[in-house]
Amino acid sequence: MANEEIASAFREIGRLLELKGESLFQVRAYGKAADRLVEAGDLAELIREGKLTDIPGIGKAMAEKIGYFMATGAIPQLEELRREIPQGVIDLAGLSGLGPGRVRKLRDEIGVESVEALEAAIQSGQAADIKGFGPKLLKNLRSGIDLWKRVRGLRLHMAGRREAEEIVSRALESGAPAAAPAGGIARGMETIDRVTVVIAIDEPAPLLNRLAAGLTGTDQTAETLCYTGRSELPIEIITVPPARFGGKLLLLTGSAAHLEQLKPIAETAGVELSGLSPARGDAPLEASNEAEAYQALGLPMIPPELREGRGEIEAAQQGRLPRLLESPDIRGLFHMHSTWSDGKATIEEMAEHAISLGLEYIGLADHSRSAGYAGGLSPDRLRAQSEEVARLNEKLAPFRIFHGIESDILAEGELDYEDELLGILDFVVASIHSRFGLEREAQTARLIRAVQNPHTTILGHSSGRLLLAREPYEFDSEAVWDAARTNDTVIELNAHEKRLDVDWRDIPAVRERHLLISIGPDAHDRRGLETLDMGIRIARKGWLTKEAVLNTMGRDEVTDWLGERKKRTTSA
DNA sequence: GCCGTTTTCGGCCCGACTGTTTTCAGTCG
Repeated sequence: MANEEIASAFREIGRLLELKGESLFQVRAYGKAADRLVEAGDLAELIREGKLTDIPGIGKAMAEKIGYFMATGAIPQLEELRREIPQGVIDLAGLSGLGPGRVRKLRDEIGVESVEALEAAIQSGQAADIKGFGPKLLKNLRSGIDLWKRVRGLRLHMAGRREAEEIVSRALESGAPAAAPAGGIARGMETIDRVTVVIAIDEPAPLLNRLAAGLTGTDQTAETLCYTGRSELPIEIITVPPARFGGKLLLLTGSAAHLEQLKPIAETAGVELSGLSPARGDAPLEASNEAEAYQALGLPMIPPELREGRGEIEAAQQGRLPRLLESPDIRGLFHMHSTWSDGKATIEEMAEHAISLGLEYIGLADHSRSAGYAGGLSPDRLRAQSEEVARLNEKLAPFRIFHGIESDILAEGELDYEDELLGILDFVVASIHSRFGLEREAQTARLIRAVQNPHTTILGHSSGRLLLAREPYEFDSEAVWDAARTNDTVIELNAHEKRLDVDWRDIPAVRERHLLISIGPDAHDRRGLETLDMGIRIARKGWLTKEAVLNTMGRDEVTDWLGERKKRTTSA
């Protein structure tokens, strides 16, 4: 916990120093230190033993800050930087096309210190006077501002989920018989605007008081507690008597469309769905869990991820709800990075962690040579890595590491190594990391060429979207999925928090199991493996069953499958 | 700010793209 907190403080220091214009090497030093801290052991113990500086990237100055934080919970330098650099400036730096250099120009030359001020300065023509701010940049900034306005107040799912889970476990530890997140978190939405937690408890006051202790700006009633969480999301904690827990959760979880469609069905069953709680006549509906609540409406339990009013109610009535993918179905993962490129953990550490999660195999896919910024592997290093993987496979058997690469898709859709070298690998994830701005036709042709390459096993994070920060790139997805299907290329559902992909339910080939999906954690450290959970939620949201997912194959099945593909590649 | 060493400071990861400018600064992955 402390590791995470200090790492995030160091990252923030790095970002703020960059905005101040400090040396990029100093900025990077904080980033590196943060990475190492996440993978480091118990900091309190390291401090006692005076071994903090044994961590690579932690020197005298960093060790001092860590010690100070452990003792007081604060880092003075960070507090100072926060005072110096207003939030508006940090927002500015988040706009696409605005880095530290241009943000400094905006501040120094026309005194712009917020997105709103930038918008006004563009409007008035003032921004166009700055050297280097031409018409195209201004146009890009305008669309960046539009995106910023659209996503204001939204946060990534995981930020809210962590807070929700903490509240749930504190409630359960305090003896509440049940507690669960509701709303967008329960439905597996990629981004959310609030955290809602429902707690079943007869005497809420003591628990609410305990949860409110130490918080500021709380708004508390006899049954509820609201405040702004660490993620800056509004948090709503709502307590109900245990007998009404199911009904309340149902009401607070379904989307507006789902609840609207549910109303007439509830009415037929004699249940009123409006108001604060579902009611039967004058009395609140008795249901201690959601399954009982749906049962009272004459329906089977509908998984929260499906409650979007997109056909799930008819499916439930007709008994055709799919048996959605679940975490225990996942037997292995592809697409992970290691310290050989820009990962934070060694191959062995990643493998050991996967073993501890009960997985049978991982697919190692470090960056390819064109990704110089990420330490992409030269042909020689890729061969050397192959030997390392073989050594580890002997050591860790029967666990298996499949040796792959995340190959950049080059300008015209080519992969990043010669065929001969690709031939020594078990699999290839092909991903776009450059030229996001190509015209739709050119981008489509490029992607089709990549997925049709016989060496390509998986198309990585295919939308190019960065949630809350960047729109996806333009391409004809139908055409690309078709090309992928005919070449047996798997489409990755990237579980990396910031790169969740498209709505898979709309792709018939996936539903008909002609196109496999890979849950790719795109993990750069051990913690990245936990984003697997998010990938599963998004898959469930896309109505995916285990048959449509590559990662539900066992180790031997994957070995055979890759072997078959290899035969086809060499004979082609 | 860290590291390594040539003990006192220089090097630290890069290459392409974009939009601007007219030779390059800034951004991005």
